[in-house]
Amino acid sequence: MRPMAFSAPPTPKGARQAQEILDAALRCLGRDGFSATSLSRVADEAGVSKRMVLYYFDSREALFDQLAESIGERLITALDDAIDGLEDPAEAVTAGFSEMWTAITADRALLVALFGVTTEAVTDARLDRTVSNFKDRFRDLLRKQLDLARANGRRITVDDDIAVTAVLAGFLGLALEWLERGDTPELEKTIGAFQAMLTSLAPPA
Amino acid sequence: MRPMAFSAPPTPKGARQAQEILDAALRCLGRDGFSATSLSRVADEAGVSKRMVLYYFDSREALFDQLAESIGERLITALDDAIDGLEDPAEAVTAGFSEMWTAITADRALLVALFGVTTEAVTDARLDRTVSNFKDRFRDLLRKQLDLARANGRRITVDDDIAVTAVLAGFLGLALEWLERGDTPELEKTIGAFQAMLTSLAPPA
Amino acid sequence: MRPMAFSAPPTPKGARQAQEILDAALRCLGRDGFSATSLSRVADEAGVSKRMVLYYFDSREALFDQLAESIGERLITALDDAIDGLEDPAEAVTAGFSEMWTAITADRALLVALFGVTTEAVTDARLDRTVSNFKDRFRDLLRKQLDLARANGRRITVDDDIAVTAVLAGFLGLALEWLERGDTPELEKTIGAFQAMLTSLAPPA
Amino acid sequence: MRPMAFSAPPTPKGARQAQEILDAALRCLGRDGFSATSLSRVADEAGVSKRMVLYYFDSREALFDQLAESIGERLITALDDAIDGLEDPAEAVTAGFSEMWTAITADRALLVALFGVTTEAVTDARLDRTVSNFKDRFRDLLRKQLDLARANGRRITVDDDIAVTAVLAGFLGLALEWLERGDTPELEKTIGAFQAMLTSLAPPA
DNA sequence: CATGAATGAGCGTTCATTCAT
DNA sequence: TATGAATGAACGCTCATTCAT
Repeated sequence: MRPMAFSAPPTPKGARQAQEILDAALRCLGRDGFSATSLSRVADEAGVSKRMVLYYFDSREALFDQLAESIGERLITALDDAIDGLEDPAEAVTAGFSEMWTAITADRALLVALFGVTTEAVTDARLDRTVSNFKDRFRDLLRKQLDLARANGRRITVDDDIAVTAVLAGFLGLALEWLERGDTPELEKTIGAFQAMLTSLAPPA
Repeated sequence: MRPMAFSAPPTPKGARQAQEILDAALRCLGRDGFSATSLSRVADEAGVSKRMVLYYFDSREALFDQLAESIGERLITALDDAIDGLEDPAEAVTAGFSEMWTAITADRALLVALFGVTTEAVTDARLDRTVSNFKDRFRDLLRKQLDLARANGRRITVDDDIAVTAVLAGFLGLALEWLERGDTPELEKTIGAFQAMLTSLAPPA
Repeated sequence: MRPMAFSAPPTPKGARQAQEILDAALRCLGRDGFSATSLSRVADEAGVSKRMVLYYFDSREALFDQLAESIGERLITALDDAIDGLEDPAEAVTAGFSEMWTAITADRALLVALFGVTTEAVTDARLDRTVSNFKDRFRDLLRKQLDLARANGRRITVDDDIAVTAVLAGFLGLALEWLERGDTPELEKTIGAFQAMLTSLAPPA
Repeated sequence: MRPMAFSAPPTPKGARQAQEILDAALRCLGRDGFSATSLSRVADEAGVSKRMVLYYFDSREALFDQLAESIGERLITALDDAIDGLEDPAEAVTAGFSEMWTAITADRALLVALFGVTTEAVTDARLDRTVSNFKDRFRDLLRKQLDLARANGRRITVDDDIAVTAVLAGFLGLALEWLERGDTPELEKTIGAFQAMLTSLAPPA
């Protein structure tokens, strides 16, 4: 009797509406923050009744879980696209980071929402699973990048685990900085340095 | 008419009680997460009536603001102590990071609370000021470390802004990883690498 | 387009299912009371989907209306049988009441449902018509009993209207008592007295 | 933390408001019937927010329970007054019934509400206790009337239990008739006969 | 200094019903 | 004939906050 939420939209109309609600939730999260994003607000933003939000997503928690998944999907896709778009695979490491950074900072609301959900995930098992899944996919993506670089004659001078963890942590930390302070010169310079460091870890053979 | 919250406790008893409430709030935040930490729960944890929480701290927001300040204070103090405790100032960079990491991961609840508040701060002006203030102090502390290293004959090969931003972002990113996955081997290795990189940026003259 | 509910069941299967739903509703009403008897509960009890209940009976109100009619039918039939079964018509008054009481208290759920519907009928025009109709038939039945008694040489010493109204009110009042307190000695004695009084009102010529 | 509902009004204002809500509920019950009397409707009728209804009365059920108690109180008081007002105690039986009937039919809403609650009580333990309590007090009152009649030289020719049960059942049955059909001639005549019968059961010595 | 009363906002559930196929 | 999807209404619970003392 439940509409299976987002994963299996029962009817075109339902799917459209569920998607609209997710979009609205993302806008709210980006604009108002996690705790200020109430069901009513999302409903108003989406132009549906509050009841409908709970019809498509069983609870506030479930809505955010779906949203986290959706955000993760979008980010991973954006990152994938950014990497795939690289003409010269040899640049994978050099250009990769910059493209990924651009992809990640393209939508502020997305990031705010991601961090809201991430923080909440620390004490919420359900969100944690979703966020973990996203991060795992991120790690996989990074690992593939490393393999690609190697295939292109690069020699990775550090352990893959370290590289992956460092890049992920670096991304998160820098993104958090970006969220709070915006595009400051320091941040820009630091990103450049980070990128340079990464490149130095994967020199051409 | 208002008791000025924590900054100016009217009586010893009041001050004690206010502190107890702050402690309780920290425990709740660490255990239950930001949004699940309601005034009632804090009150129960502190063993006072819900109304009392609002008596000492004018609102939920104010409570968390106070808490953020208190957390920041503790962390900064811990970091300061960690650094001051270094016997050989020449090790400031090498050992500094490791001490600071230990200080930061000493109390998980503190970190959970810090991130909860940080995330919320993205869309909350008041919290933002407090969190910004904490980060500024963190940056100052890092800057002093750099100066200290220079005074001890080290040559810092990167721009101070970059170093400070990178270390802060690195700390945040790694801490977020630690919160979610705990003391994994990857994380440990990455921390080691991070530390090594920092050291390489500040070689002895 | 509508299946005319119970009165004109389209197919044997439909008729059977509609009857099952009515039976289930009666059980629910007897067990859970009027306001706790929801369509879902009836559906569960009948082993059909909630939607089906509304398919056979256009609304909750219509279902209860049908049920009231069905209950009325059953009770009237039971009363008729009870009276018809009297061997000596001269006992019509004496034994009649006792037989009718037995018929009425044979199925508690039936009575609970009847009173539920009756009370609701006070403010519901549709149910009121159905309940009124039932009471009218009850009154007719009582009137016939009086005629029968007269035909058997009894002399009715009170106005028929009074007799009918009194017996009906007596039945209702006693039934309400029975529902709430069960077969208490007081109730039994009172029924005996009521019966004796009725007999005294219709002495043999 | 709960306001103890009606039994112990915390403040004058609260008591007034709680009373207003009870009055509103009575009006709704009398006008719309039991199942159509929602919290919102009561709140609107009382001119308070729905939340307030649940603040003073913990639930819809509790509200009706309180209301039942209040109705019982009023009716018992009205009956008491009716009896106390009798100048010649010797008339207790004769005039008593008529006065009580007048008292009971003075407020239709009261009766509708009483029956709504009574019917619901059949399957609701909480309401049942309240309704039972009311009926017990009614029985006590009737018993006292019998004693009074005896004290005034009447000789009661039937068992007290029977008299009490019969009068109660008679009242209920006739009241139900009155609710459904109003002041019909039959009803009036029947009441007269009922009264006459009662008087015959308690002849002067 | 401390507290209980009062109240608006939010969440999530069940219910009855209509829509669309 | 039968059914799932969609939806407004009601209920009742928690939360944060203000009022009044």
